Amino acid sequence: MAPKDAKAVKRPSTKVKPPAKAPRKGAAAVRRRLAPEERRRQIVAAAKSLFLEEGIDHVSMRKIARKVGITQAAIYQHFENKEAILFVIIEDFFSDLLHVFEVAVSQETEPAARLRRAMRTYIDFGLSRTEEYRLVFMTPMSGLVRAGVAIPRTEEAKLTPSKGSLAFGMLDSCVHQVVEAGATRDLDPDLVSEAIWAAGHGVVSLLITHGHFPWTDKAALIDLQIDLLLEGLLPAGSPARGENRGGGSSCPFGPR
Amino acid sequence: MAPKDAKAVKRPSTKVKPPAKAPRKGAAAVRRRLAPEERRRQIVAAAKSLFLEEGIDHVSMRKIARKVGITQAAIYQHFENKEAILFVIIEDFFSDLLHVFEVAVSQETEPAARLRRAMRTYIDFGLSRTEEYRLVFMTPMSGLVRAGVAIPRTEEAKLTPSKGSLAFGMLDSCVHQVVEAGATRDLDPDLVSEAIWAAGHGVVSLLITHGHFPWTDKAALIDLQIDLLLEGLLPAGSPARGENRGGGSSCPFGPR
DNA sequence: CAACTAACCGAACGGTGTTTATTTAGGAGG
DNA sequence: CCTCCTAAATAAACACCGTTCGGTTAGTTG
Repeated sequence: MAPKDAKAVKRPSTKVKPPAKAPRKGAAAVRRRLAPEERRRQIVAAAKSLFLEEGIDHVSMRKIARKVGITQAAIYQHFENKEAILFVIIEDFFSDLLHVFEVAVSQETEPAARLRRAMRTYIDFGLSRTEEYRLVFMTPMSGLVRAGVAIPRTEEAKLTPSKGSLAFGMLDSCVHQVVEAGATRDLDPDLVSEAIWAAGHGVVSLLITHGHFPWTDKAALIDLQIDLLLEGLLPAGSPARGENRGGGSSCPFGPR
Repeated sequence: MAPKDAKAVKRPSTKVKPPAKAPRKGAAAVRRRLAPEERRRQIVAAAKSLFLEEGIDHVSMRKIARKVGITQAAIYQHFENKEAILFVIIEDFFSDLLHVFEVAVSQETEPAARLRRAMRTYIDFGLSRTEEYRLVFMTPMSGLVRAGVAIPRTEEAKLTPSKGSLAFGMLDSCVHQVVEAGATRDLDPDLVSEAIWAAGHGVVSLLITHGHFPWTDKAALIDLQIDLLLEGLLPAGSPARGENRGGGSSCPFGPR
């Protein structure tokens, strides 16, 4: 059918590669070398700022290089590829998430309230850093996630836990406390953690990708989502039913 | 000769432009013209099959064209751009979702069971068509969604509802039936619809992007998620509590 | 001060979506 | 039958993208 044509064409674009003895042409371009760690820092910083200036889709190696003041190729001296840069950004994201989690959880003593606070914190954090959230949780990246960023519960992770593992672990322990306190039906805590994560992620990701959907009331939706989940955990005639409501989002939706 | 073309803007591209008298080079390539609607059909079909063969990221205009047996540029005779092709795929996706919804809902009479069935149907459907799901619900596309695919509740949508609107409307009406039957706490049905959608979406999208996360039990997670949400709707001492459980997924996870 | 390491650059490769001017298939009208 | 004309299809280019490679050179070290 299709000619297919293979690659026989050999791109007749002149070249022929003369010795290219090109000496220093201009006097202006003074090439400044930097310590590798400093360059790495610059590159990551440039990538991050491009991230929230132009969004995840418009971060290119060329733009990063231009922002830093070097050529694209120079980046590869410091990072194996683009994913390696994003990897650092993801690690920082998880690091911040972990910190925010720790602060939030430390402010509540009662297990149920603590879990509620954790869930709200996750949602607010995600909505305040939408571009990074998209990168971390809404983009399937082969090597990245598997590389240890967000794989808790495995033996490997228990030995050298990543920030992602620790962050998930915090949610996990909040749920365990609630379940073990006997305040819920008889449920598998691990499964509950995953369900709560999924529910929170659902709200965050839908609000991010479908921000123009005619939502009835975004803040109320978040409140209700948290509420439904936690109510669903309680046993039939629980006296806690209906308590601990409210506590609206302290985050008026971050950027955008 | 004598083409009416009076403008001859001549893009400032160095010209050079030899007459390019290129005659039929090979004997094989017979240029066949097709009726526009037939070509459109071919292009969409090719795009769809590439979608599930190679995934959303590897569908390019060149690959589509090659599969159809034409050049890239020819596609632009029939579609304004790549998004326009994806648009058709999205419409078909919603059309199928709507149909599946209708069948599912028609098989249940009791409102709560009907809602449970709808939620499970959504999740199973999403997991059976992951690449399209990613395109429709996990990719922010400027013009696309706003173009009327999934914007229910607006006046415009009520006049000429899209398949997406109708699909969401089915979930909406399921929720309304349950709430109006007095089987739940006093909640805004629209808000509940959105929360249930978000929860279902959370499970589907996390399972899609993080399929390698060490999930405790994917099927059990889906069951629990549905369960928590519906339990959370019920009033405090509801006699329905704990009923209507189970009814595990009939879908053993579609492709991949 | 020479030698060496590695940060850096220029140029290219193969890929993407899209646009342009040109060619030509195939139906309609004389 | 034979023109004419519309529009489907083409080839070639444009401006991007991530990545690679060989040569250049800055800055340290022996």
